[in-house]
Amino acid sequence: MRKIPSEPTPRARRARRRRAGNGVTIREIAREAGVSTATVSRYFNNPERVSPQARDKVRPVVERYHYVSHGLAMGLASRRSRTLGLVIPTITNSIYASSTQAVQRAAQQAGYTVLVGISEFSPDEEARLVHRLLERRVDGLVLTGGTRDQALYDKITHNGVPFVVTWLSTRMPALPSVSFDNYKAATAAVDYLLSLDHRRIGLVCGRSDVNDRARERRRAYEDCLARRGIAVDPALVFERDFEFIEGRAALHAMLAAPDPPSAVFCANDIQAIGAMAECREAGLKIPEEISIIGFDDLPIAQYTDPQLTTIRVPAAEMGERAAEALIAAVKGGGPVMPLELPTDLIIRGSTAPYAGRRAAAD
Amino acid sequence: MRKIPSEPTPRARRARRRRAGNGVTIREIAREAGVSTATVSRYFNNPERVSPQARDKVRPVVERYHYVSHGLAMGLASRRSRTLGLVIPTITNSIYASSTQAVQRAAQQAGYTVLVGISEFSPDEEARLVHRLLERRVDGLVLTGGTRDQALYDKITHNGVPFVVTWLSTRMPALPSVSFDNYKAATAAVDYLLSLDHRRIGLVCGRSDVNDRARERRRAYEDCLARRGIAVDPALVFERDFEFIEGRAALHAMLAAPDPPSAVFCANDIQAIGAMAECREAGLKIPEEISIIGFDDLPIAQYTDPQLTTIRVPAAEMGERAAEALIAAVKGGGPVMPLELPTDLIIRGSTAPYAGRRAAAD
DNA sequence: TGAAACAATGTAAGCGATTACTTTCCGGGC
DNA sequence: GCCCGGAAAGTAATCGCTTACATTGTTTCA
Repeated sequence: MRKIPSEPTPRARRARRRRAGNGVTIREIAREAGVSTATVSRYFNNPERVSPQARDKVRPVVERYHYVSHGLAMGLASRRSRTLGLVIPTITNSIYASSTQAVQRAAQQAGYTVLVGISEFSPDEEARLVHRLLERRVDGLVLTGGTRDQALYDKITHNGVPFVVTWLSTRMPALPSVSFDNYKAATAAVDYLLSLDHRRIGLVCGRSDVNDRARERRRAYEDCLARRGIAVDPALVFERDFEFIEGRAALHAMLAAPDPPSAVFCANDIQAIGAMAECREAGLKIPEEISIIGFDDLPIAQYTDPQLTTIRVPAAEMGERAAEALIAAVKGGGPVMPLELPTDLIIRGSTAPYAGRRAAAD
Repeated sequence: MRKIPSEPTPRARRARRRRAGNGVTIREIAREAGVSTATVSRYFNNPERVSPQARDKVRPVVERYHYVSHGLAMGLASRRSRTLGLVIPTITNSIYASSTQAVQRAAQQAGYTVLVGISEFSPDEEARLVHRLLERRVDGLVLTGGTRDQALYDKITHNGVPFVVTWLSTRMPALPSVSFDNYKAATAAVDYLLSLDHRRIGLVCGRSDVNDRARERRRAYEDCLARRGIAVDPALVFERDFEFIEGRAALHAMLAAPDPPSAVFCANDIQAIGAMAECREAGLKIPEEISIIGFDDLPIAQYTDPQLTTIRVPAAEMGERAAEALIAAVKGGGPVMPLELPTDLIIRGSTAPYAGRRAAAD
């Protein structure tokens, strides 16, 4: 709602004062070096396209001014931010810390910086973080776990950002992922206990209603028992948060049952350590009187007494591979291929063959 | 080196084809809504400066197109990236994970995103990361520890970026910091052992030549003993990496000494847990025969048997306060005020009064 | 009643790079 | 001597926003 601007458009406007803008720009470097901005830009991004003479003119100027290029402008003009986004539920759990650190390392090595978002297990917060990372124009996105609305995937795809999902339990729709098979891994744990002749086997697990990894591990437990014709006893199955205290509480309940287990599969090392603490409290010898097996192989699993038998999860490798795959996709434009990494059964001191039924104390 | 462009400068050049540029821009939103780009911009950044009628015109269009604003362009134009940088040596050590997560949480709440760099304790890598973060035009920077060249501080300052140092041992030059006093904290630990009548006290510490926090803790140990007129016995002092195995090795050596200690101050919980493992191995009862005190109060300190007496360090609070202070500085332009947070002595089961000299087994 | 103050909106000049095109310079091949 | 091709360097048009100013319509107040 404005008329044609009065004839002589005030061009004196040009006289805008420079804002505080400290920091030299590529233009000043160019002027000082006696070349064009294009040459300076090439000097940084395609040195081989610049003659040695020109390089010798630019280099000293860049150094003299301690030139720091403007990443936002670069990103805007080149439409590549050289930034990767990572959304993770938490990093205080050291298993996620490992994969996060691995993502970081791989990204840093390839010249990428990582924008990290921590969702604290909240889907809403995760969605908000993804939006923020898309705004920041990350070149690629690493997601954690497979429980989220299709709409979020659509949004990411719609923005043309490649992504890869880590810590994905299998059985999920075909997503670009770098992960391991929770079902297989948990099967290895339970089968190992069965192979030691245990038949009363307890389960301490994460909440399978909100955590797809927990769900897969529980499913594996049930299937293993079923294959041996053993009925699942609800009194031996506990779903709790992945906390020390929860593992302890679960064991407390189990040991009070009429027919307590001779072995327990804990779907997480922290819970397993809680379980061991409770057994010790109850006067049970590990592994002579009860076997405990964990999941994750946290560093701490080696520091317990006895050391914890557990399933090693390829956390660091997963992060590394995810970042690499993503960077390859960013550069090459190709899709990310799903990748499944192996897990290992690490046998240590907390498990032993079934030694017959204890004298019933109860 | 180019002549005056031939008379009719090809203005047909305008016909540049649009690149793949998926993603609607603010201009299209504006056109569609029948307002100017300025109004749309205000709609997002200063809604109160836009009339309700205009808001009602813009909102539906924004939603219909699932508009995601372009953070790089925003940052370039407004010269605020709404991004904070964090450089940390590692996050696999859960004490750093806590402070990192706290920084994240505070930043996210204030609408900032965090660019994380992991230096793996390398000063060179740290310098490289800082450069990268400055390029990305972070609005503020959180650094960890106080061991770095003045030149790096100069570079940050020169780029006009406010910063704050966490995990700074005291006795450092006046830097904007949010930290706690390592010397005081360690003094509390050693004094506590002394108050239990221990006089032969060992020290297991980080490497004081590369880690200023370790240095302060060692200095506190030495001063405490000196105040009581106790000479420091080099046979009881070990500087090792902050690892389980190192704590174990240190205790192995100490216990083999002619006059072994009745108490040990480990400047890190992981080392303390290693120390406990070694004592157990050697058949020593904790705390009856030897007292162990740690430092950090990692979650794991509660899971050991006995539970570990230690010094609680305000890791999370430090991260939170650092981020908040930085954001305040970014907004207000004021300087960051140094802040010192308190530490606590957490008395648990791994320490007890001196019970007289053990029968010399050696 | 008119001037001043204010509120809402529009215009368009950047922000600091990148990069598609152009131009210039040189060396060969015929 | 002339034409062609390739290498090196320059020109200037974006990239998608923000925001200083300008403009216009409304109050408010003396």
